[in-house]
Amino acid sequence: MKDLHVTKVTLQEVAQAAGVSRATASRVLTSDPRVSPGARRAVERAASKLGYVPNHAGRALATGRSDAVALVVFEPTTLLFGDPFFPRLIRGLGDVLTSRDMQLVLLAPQTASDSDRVERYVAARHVDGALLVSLPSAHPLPGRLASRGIPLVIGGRPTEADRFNHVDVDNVAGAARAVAHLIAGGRRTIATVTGREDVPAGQDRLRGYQEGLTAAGLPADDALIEAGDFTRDGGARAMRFLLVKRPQLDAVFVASDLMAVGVLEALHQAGRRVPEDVAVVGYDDDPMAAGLQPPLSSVRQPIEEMGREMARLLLDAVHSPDRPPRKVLLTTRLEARFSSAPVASKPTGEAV
Amino acid sequence: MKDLHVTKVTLQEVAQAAGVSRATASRVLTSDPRVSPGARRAVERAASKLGYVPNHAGRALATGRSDAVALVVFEPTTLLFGDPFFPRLIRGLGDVLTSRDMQLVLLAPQTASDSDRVERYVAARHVDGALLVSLPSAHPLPGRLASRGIPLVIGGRPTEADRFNHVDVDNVAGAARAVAHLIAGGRRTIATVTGREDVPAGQDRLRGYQEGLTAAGLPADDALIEAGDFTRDGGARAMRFLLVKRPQLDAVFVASDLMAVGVLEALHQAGRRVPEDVAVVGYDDDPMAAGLQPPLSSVRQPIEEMGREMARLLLDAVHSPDRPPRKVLLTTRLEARFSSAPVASKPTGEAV
DNA sequence: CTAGAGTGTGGAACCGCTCCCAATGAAGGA
DNA sequence: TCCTTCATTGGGAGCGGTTCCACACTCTAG
Repeated sequence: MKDLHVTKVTLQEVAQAAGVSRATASRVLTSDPRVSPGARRAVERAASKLGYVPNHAGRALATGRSDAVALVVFEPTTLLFGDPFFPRLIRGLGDVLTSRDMQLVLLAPQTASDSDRVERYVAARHVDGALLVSLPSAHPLPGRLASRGIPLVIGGRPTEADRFNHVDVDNVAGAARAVAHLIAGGRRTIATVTGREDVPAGQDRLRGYQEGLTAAGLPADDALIEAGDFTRDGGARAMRFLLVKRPQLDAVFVASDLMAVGVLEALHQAGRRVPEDVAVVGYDDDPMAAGLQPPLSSVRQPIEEMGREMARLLLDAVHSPDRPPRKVLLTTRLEARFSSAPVASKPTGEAV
Repeated sequence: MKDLHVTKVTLQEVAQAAGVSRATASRVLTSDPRVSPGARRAVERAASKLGYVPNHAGRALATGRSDAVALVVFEPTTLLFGDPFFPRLIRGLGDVLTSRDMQLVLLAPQTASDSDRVERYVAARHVDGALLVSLPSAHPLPGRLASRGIPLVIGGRPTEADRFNHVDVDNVAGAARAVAHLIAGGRRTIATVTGREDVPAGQDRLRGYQEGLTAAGLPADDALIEAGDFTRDGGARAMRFLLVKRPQLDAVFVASDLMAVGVLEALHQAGRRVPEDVAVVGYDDDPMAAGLQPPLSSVRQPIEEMGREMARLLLDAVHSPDRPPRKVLLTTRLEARFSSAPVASKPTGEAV
């Protein structure tokens, strides 16, 4: 119960208590092998007895490193929380970072001045490097930080893709795979509800949709493409438009599960059955997807893996600052559920 | 596009470029008034031309402060995100902290070893103080940190309430108010679904429920009290028990909105109409509450205000470390919706 | 028995910044 | 005109670590 050390303990005091020099004490605490077993034991004992914790600022100043990295999320806080993407990403990051005893500092700039603050924070070497996610396209921050020589990894596809380290999910392949799945299930008139056009992931998923059709020799039809905005209502609205433009459609690929909820609602209201009349595949494999009515097929992204890969890339960049930028592309997996069951059992008029 | 300063700029270089000493340059950058206008301008110009940003470690070492505080959240990451409590809290904290140019570092220890890591992190003076929320009761961390002289503010009611600064919501009054509202609506047999017993907030809400009954002269009845566990399913289960034990109940006060969802389901399955047969009031005023069927009455907590107050308290503690612990109690507001409409318009057998 | 090769160790020089303190010069007062 | 007072300024001592370097030993190998 002795909380004697209300005053900070310094290395000097530990060294003194252990009867060695500051240098030797430091060696023990940084796991330098060049210390005799006796001295080592003495220092360790003294340190634990005094409750010594190395002062961060002192160490950082001496080593030039801070053992922390920033996760910069460009997204309204409300969206940040509530989106299952982030806990998964953070778990992945944590897997790698905690094993190296590095701290993760979460920064969520909301305004332009916040963004400046982030730049100053990172430039001040508060952290050894930065992870940037959901970066608005053409945002100046990566360039600014890079010009200060700060190690950087971007999650998603940056505007100037080869200037920066980045980890992306293969959205093109994921979307193409979803379309192939629909085609395999006997669908022929496949529409899509896209994401916002300014979001790279949305662009890629649209491209994947188109490639999927082309690969199967199906015609492209612009009237089968309708823009959503990654919201539920946007999805519903887009679906209603599609039903007006192409009533005969028999499948929809939706660029996010949240929009897919709206799509399902719109289909239900229009009296179309899912999957009997229209098959639906979403994207993200949101936890709620499996619980929807009907359970929603969805493209699952390896978010944890993305986090791990981002952390690895960043640590590499911190240790070898001159390495050229690298790019990692991760593959998706299709979770097929009832919403995209094959037309099956009603093959050309077979009697029941 | 000269990114000349890939190498860090130091104060020394700024001073040199401005033709003054390091001391004077430092004064300019710390807004010390004792600098001539000329020197000030020269330094400012040099600093911005060189893209100077003060090195954090250097400054922290010299001042003994880091201009950052930690928010320590003891909750599984998955719960952290997804719970609307946190974005609201963080917004409140941000209001106060950014105005003082302080950074918020989010730490979410999941395991005991994480918790140790947090202790080391904070003890290393990485941050000037710590904000602790959803702290398990009797957790050793606050005591440990306090004994190291680290400024602390706890959100919620800590086990040893007067040892620590804390900001709490008046859960007792909030719950009592909800019960009073039910009574005013003509209800007489009021049950409650409580939270987990080891959570102070849950205990307080139960106490408020009891006080509410007592204040109105209604009898206490233990069979009207059933423990939930803050989950939806737990709420449903508790409600089913209550219906068995006291079929004649005409109102339920539920200690969280999430549990209230389960309660509504259970009531629906049992064929009880809400609010005609049973009135329901929840707690937290979750954003979804207004969207439920029927819209759920709920006790709204001033979370943003709690964040602001916590930040203020912590900043005070950082600046005056010897001030005795303070306690702030915030009041709730009842959002009355249809789920607790008065029995009204069916007075004793009036014909339809 | 001695030169040479390791080991451990301590002294001291930083790392980048703040701030105390003494020094300077100009301005004001006697 | 000389002494104070006041506003600026620079020198230099830390802040708490890490790490280079030289030194003192001990232990082979020649």
